[in-house]
Amino acid sequence: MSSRSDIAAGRASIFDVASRARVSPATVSRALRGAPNVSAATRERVAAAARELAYVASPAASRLASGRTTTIGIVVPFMDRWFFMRVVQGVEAVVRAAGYDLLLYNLGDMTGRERFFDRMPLQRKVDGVIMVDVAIQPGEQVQLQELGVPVTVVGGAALGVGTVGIDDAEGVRMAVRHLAHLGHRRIGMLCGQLADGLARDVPGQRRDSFHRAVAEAGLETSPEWVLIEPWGVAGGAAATERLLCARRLPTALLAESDEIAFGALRTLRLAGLDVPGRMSVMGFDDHDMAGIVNLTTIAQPVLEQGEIAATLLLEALQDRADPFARVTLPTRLVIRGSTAPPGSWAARPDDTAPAVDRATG
Amino acid sequence: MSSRSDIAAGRASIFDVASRARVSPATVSRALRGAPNVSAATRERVAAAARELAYVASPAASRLASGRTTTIGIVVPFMDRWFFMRVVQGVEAVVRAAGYDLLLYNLGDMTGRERFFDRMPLQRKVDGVIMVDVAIQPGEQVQLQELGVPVTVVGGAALGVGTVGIDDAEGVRMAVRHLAHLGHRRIGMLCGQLADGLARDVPGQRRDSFHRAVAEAGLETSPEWVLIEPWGVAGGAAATERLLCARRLPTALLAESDEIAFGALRTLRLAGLDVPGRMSVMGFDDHDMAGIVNLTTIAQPVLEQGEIAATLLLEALQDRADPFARVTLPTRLVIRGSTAPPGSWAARPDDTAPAVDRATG
DNA sequence: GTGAAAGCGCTAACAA
DNA sequence: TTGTTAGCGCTTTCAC
Repeated sequence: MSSRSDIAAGRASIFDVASRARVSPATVSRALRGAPNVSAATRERVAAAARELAYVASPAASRLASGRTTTIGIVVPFMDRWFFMRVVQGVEAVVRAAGYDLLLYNLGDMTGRERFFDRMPLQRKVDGVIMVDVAIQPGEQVQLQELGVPVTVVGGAALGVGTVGIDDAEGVRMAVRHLAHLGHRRIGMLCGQLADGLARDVPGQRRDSFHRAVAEAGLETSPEWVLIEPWGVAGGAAATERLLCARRLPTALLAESDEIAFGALRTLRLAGLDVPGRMSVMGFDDHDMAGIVNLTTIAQPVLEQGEIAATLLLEALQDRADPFARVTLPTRLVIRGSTAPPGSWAARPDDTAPAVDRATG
Repeated sequence: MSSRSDIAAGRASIFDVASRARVSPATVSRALRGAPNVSAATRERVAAAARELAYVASPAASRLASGRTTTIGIVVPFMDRWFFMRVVQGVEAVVRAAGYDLLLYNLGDMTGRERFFDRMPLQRKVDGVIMVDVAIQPGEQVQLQELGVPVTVVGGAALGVGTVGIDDAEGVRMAVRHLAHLGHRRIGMLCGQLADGLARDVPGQRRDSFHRAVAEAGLETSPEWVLIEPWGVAGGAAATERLLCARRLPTALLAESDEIAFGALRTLRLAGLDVPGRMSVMGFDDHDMAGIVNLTTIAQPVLEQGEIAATLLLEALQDRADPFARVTLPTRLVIRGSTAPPGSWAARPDDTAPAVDRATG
């Protein structure tokens, strides 16, 4: 039983509610959690008592007693990239609506990743976990299993877990085909370095698929046209700078991600190379900002991937679903202004380029 | 004591560790948590036993017994805006390094906000909470206090809590002065609507400061030059479209945020109005993408605000700091290519605008 | 449909 | 420095 002040502070215990409703604590527990075997009248009395005392069950106590945490964990490799936070957003909404809490864990870099798999900080803290685009290594998989909770992966394959993602290979193929249909025979690819050590599935997939798609389409290839630089805008810019030193230039560029494409666009503008007249550029993802810079891209449903992953996980927690389900979502070509047939370029004096593009920012 | 299989599954209890190390459970608890009053030898024996059994203390049990959760909660109004996720990133890093977990809560909209303050879902689940740019209403403040844990606010004022933010008024003043120094006499402002009902402090502050700064600088004003549309790129575009119907145009535009400025840039390009020749444009925040579109802006340290908020909160938890501390971080002008003296515009035929800007994306 | 009682696995006084 | 002893506040059999 709690003191008056505890009760006033909203720290009433289940005993307080029980005595107020003239039932046992067990009944309070059942009533409040919507368990069966409680008469409507009792349920109502308990609810009223709980309301009056502003009773909230101690999460720690019920977790200890029940073994359930009503919390799910989400693990992301980065927090400063649009894609991941968007997935988290989708997950958060679904998880929250189901009455679960969300524990966010950011790997950040290789050290962080090791620490994570080493100490498994989510241990006994969550009922399930969602991992976003981390290629789970064999050893890590063992650790994950030892968590003893269902795992769902977004954007990557893994054994013994549910999976949701897109067909990256197909997306890349769509991009290459679009460019080929426009008449491009020489297509370059801008990739983000994997050197952060955070093994992930998606980047490699896109890269490999590119080679296959180009071969399928019977296009020219050259090692000079595949550039690898650190991931992101700066990397895209750097890769494009390197590209511009090639013996022969491609007429189109596919970037592994929209952010990389943004960097490419910037470099091309600084260089005075008209997009898409002199160079077509495509991104991948359909980033929030892709519309702003008018980037043609392959869109994937990002929020939905988070929502589905969360739904899958939640269902697995209630034994209502295949915990190893695999969901593949469609990608789609979004045409904007950065692609056109090769050579659709009208000469124009440099100094008429908009000032906003001339500066060095 | 646990069964052999429990132990094998990493579910050893503190008793298992105790008997293996030939000490009492209490000593195990002390040793593992680094409490004082444990001899080095004992500490080592316990550590070894724990390691061998892969023992991890049950969070639920220690929370119940100690009353501490080693978890902090972060509440954001939106998850699809760069600023908020960047703050979360800063918070996550600091909190994680201190051995705490992070519970993420997204308000999303007015309904979500009400639900949050109504049910206080963080109740008894966290040792402290960080709220990002939510203007806490009087009633809500009471609820927050009933949480019984320290609260730190980022980007907004609140009573009885720690605060970290920037001087929005000063930032806006810097922007207006920069434009005035360039010779602009007519400056417009693009604002995001507050109609989402999620009362927040920052937007209003920037708006009010604009009027004051313009007055201070003795510039022209017109109600036509202050546009309010839904927040974001689309809103910025819409606001600019409305602006272009004004009797007389300003020569410069200050957007409440970079995202709004992005929308403005797009509309201006579609309209064929040269930036900065015909119209200077400034943003606020220094969004990741501001460099890409070459936007002059007022930068604020975003990650740092998260880091500082987390540090403050953590210190408050250890009674090592003023829980009502107020930290104000500096803003700074970042010159890029979207501002110039008014009228620094060279006429040019429409059809030479880069194709990427001509399309409708 | 409801109650009694035995934990869940720790931490924290207090003793030794 | 270490051990003993009570809880922490629920949930969950198992009776009734």
